[in-house]
Amino acid sequence: MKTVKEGEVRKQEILMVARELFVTKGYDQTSVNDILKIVDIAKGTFYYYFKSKEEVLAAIILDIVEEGAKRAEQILKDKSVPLISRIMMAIMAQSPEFEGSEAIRDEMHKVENAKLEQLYTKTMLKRMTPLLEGAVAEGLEADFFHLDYPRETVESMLLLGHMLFDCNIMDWEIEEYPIKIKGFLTNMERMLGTGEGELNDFLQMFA
Amino acid sequence: MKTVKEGEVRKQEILMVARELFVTKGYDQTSVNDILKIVDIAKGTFYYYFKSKEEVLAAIILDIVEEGAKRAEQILKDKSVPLISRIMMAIMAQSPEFEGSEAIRDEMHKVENAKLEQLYTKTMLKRMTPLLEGAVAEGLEADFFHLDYPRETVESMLLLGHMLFDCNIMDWEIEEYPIKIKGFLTNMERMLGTGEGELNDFLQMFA
DNA sequence: CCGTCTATCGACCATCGGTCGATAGATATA
DNA sequence: TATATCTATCGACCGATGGTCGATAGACGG
Repeated sequence: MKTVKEGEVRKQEILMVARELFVTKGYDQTSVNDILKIVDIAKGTFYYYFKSKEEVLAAIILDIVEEGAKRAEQILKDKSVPLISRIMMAIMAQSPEFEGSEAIRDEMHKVENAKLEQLYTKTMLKRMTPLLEGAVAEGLEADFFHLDYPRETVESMLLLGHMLFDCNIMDWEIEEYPIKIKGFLTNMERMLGTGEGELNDFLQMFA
Repeated sequence: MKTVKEGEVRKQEILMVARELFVTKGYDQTSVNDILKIVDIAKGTFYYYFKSKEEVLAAIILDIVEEGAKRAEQILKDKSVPLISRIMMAIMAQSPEFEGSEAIRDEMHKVENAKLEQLYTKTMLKRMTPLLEGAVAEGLEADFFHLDYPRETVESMLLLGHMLFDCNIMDWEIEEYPIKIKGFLTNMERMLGTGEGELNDFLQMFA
């Protein structure tokens, strides 16, 4: 009748199931009852671990952002890759679609998931800006980059990288993506004030 | 007992009240009953005109976007202003805060209003991209601008103009805004490939 | 005066997020 | 072993919400 588990285990179960549901059905469209049914617990148990449905959402977002940040850190510290390529890869690694990882977030960007999306953007920017700021500073010192507003530029790059490719705001055809990516990279180069074409080899990956 | 009005009038009443409420309290936090109470109609009447609460939202967004587009058209056709300034003004005119207009949308960007926000962004981009594409083409012909991806650049400029200043995603202090705007304008100049500093006089407005 | 059509009404519904007191079972106490 | 304590679990219950529907009031043409 009563299945008792250690607290942390239950909590993770709930988070796992909720993430899957939020991401496939949308946050609004997922009821707490949906979660309960799959985890197979009673309502009281859910609210024993989380004080609201929204708190679960926030926890999930934090996980997702942290995973992206970890990927970025990994990428940025590999000094064998040209700096500007590392920066671009770090930005794009926030959208695991491009990484070949299971496309967990494919569904995250539907209009009905706006809450998820917006909370994600805000959290991701907070976490990622310092990382990229460091990388840009490195490029400035080495005289690779020439720009006056490093932080603002980093914010813009992150925002664009996310919105342009991570979001159903742009309903592009598949065949449009190469040119969209080219355009994006070109503009990033210009913002950073590096020589045009620096990213050409990096670009091959998407041609 | 029964107050009968012509269909279109009722519809506009509902839209007006709903807009005010969505924008001040948030979409999720505004119940259909809240609207009914103010318009002073029964539930059936509301659902006689709109098939869902969300349909009302979509209609309102469309209005807001159209108003912004009208302002942009007005601005863009004033040939007495330098082209690049017109473009920037058109972008910023999408955020009426900067226009001195009553800040209807100040509240639009809270996290709880994500749905409103996202739908707006998508609709606005669809409507505004062609307008700005025309302006950029004009600058290309006149050899003012130098860029290879006009459409993609326009999309990026609109997205940034909206997200950076129109959105609570960035929780900046008031005193940070001048530098944020400077950074934004600088990057826009670079994307368009115009001479650096072209926007300096335009910039005075925000210093 | 009658029939028709349209706009309006409000009772009703399923579902939702969230609360709470009861309690089963594990653990500590004696 | 018996008892007290604590923690994780249960599910009935709540008010509010978005949405439905059959009834009907009133305008209008004949």
